[in-house]
Parts: sequence; structure tokens; C-alpha cells
Amino acid sequence: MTYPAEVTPPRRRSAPATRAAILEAARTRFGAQGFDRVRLRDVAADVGVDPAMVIRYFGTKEGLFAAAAEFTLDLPDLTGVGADDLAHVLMPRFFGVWEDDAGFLSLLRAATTSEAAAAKMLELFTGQVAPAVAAVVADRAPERAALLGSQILGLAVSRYVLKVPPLAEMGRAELEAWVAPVIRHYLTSPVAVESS
Amino acid sequence: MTYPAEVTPPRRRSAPATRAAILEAARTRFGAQGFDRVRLRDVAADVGVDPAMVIRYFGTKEGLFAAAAEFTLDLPDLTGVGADDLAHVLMPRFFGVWEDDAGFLSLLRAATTSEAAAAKMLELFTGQVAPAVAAVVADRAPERAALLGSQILGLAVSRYVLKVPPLAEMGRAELEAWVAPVIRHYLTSPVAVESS
DNA sequence: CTCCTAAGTCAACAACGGTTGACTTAAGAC
DNA sequence: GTCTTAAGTCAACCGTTGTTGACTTAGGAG
Repeated sequence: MTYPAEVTPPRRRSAPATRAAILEAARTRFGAQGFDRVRLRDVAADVGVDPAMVIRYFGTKEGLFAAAAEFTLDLPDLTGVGADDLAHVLMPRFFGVWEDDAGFLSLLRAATTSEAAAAKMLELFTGQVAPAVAAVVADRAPERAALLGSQILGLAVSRYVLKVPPLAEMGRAELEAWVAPVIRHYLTSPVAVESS
Repeated sequence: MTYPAEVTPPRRRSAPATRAAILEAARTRFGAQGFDRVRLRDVAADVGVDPAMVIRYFGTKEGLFAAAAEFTLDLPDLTGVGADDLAHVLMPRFFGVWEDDAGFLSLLRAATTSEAAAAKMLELFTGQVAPAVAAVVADRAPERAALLGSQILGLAVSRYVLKVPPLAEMGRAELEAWVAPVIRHYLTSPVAVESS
């Protein structure tokens, strides 16, 4: 069994390849352990590289984290989506971010501890959720976006960090069914009370 | 102006008094910074005491945290409460825990990072929310409790940790008005989908 | 006044972990 | 083959921080 030349692993990777490998390992570690508990030495070991390489490519531990926690929600355009379809459009995207993007979990874990991470998470609310919400809603868009975000955030923490049994084991469809009316409510219900 | 003898501050406090002062300072610090970022030296300095005292009274940093994060939700009995009154009964208690009990914030901040804290938070769901919910609900009590908990948790993180502007500044009444239908839904709506 | 004990201080240890700078070696160019 | 450069290693530094044990002192009991 012979391997094509292109696949033969080079004894030394290219710089971008190592950089990418480090970043990937960092994503996983930060997502699983949070900023403070991750040791640069561990990340380096995951990749099979000296800790100095991490510094070489990312300057500092915080630089590494910033790169690892970089990601976009990339919410779909909600213009013209009916009230009853909102959840069905939004939830798959949330599941995607939760389960396929270690950057989100990294940020989530760090947000309760690091001022910088909290700011980044906050920017997610104002920079990505709020505009998407504004497309379907006329009044109180910031409030509605924040409330929606709080529910999504709470679900993420409960399901993926705390792993609350009923939530962690629940199928996507069932969870969506439970949450759909909440999304509908936050995005479309008329305001109940004047802001004092 | 003379002070009664009992009030005259002793040059040395009693052991329980110092212990309590340390615990209080720890609560505040842990609630504001999370487990890893708090230095025993800071806690000691807050109280005006040597770091060794912290160890003397709590054995270890983790022991101190365990004591600081100790608290009970103490939810009211929901038996006989009408569907429309659930939020009005529950929310004041949640506000109380959020704003007056630094133990909760400590736990919240630590839960995303420490396995032990996460377990403790989880026990809050199963040991305190779930039983309270079971009193008003026949079917799917665990799921309902978990979903309710996820929303409450999300609100706490958004309002007190991230300080998302619309939520952080929103009055209690308005927030309750927004959330009430959600609580109602999670606790009383008939199940929409079979668990696969 | 004098002990005795509990409250408290002090200095230092030891491990940990981010960061650095000098050195080594692979691999492509000529 | 040799030279150059980029990829990578190595050892050590140095600040931080939980933790310890020996020492000090206040203050009530006798």
C-alpha cells in the first residue's frame, strides 16, 4: 500500500499548518475547561509541539484565546418569516453553533470570569442577535433580542456545560418544540408593560 | 458620645466573628470574580487579616469556596397556585437570590469552569427546582423544571454577569411581565411532542 | 500581677505556569 | 554538496499564589 506524495506527512509542518493545529487544540481545550484552567503546556502537548510555539504564533495566552473564541453567529435573515416559523428557522443555527463551533463554548465558559470575554459575548447580543431580531420586529427590538438571547444562553449553559439530564439528553426536535413558543413570545408578543 | 460596652470594638475579634467576616468577603469576591481569579491574599486583605487565617478557618481555598457558595433557593410552595400567578410567586424569590445572595453569583461564575461547582448548580436544579415544580405539574416535571431553570439561569447570566444593557436596566416589574408567559408555558403547557 | 490560651502575624517554601532567548535542525535553493 | 532560512527545541527565569510552621501578643481567669 503506497501513499501519494501529497499525503506523506512532512517531518516539519508548514508554519500555517502548525498554527492551525494549535488553534484547533486551543479551541477544544478552552471550550472544555475555560480560560484559566487551560495550560499552554497542555495545548502544545496536544499538538506535539513545544510550548514556545504557542507564544511564537499567538504572542500570549490571551492572544491565543482571542483567536480561539473568534466566531460568528451568522443568523439567517428573518425578513418575512412568519411568527410560527421563527423557531424552526433559528434553532438549527443555534444547534450548529453550540455543537460544531468550539469557539462558542470557549466564549461561554470564559464569559463568566473574564471581562474581555464577557464584552465579546455582549457584542454577540448587540452586534448579531439584535440586528437579526430587528428585521422581524418593530418595537422594543433591543429588549426582545436580549430576552431571546438570555433563553438561548441559558439553554446552552444547561445543556452543554451543566449537562442537566433532561436537557442534555433531549432530542433537537423535542427541545425545539418546547422552546418555539418562547421564541415566538419574545419576538412577537405585544409589550405587556410600559417601561417605567 | 459614649458607646455601650458591648459595642466597643475589641482589638481582637472573636474567632467566629473573623471567620464570618472572611466568609462574607469571600462571598463578595467569588461572586464578582469567580473562583480562579480570587486570591486568598485579597480576601484576607479585605478583612484586614493575614492570609494564614483563611487557611486556619477554612482549610483550603476550595473549602472556602464551598462554604461561600452554600445557599438554598428556598422556593415557595406552589401547591394550589394558579397558572397565571406562578411567575408572580416565583420571580420575587429569584430576584432575592440574584441580588441579595452573593453565594448564588459565586456559584454561577464558577459553574462554567469548576466541575464541583457545576455539580452543585446541577443539584440546585434537581434538588430544589424540580421538587417545587412537581407540586404544580403532573407530567414531564423533570423536563419542565430543567427548562424553567435554563431560562432563569440565562436571565441571571445576562443581567448580572454580562450586564446586557436592556436587561440590566430593566425594572423588576417589566422583566417579570416579559418572563411570566414563559414560566407559565414551561410549567403548564401540554407537551407538544413525544420524546422519541 | 501573672499565666495561659486563643487570635493573629511573619517569613518562607514549593509548585506552577507564562514567557523568553539562545540554540538546533530540517529542507529547499543554488 | 553547501548555504540559508524558517521550524522547532531546550532550559531557565521569574512572578504568582496556596500553604505551612514557628513565633508573637492580647486579654481574660486566678
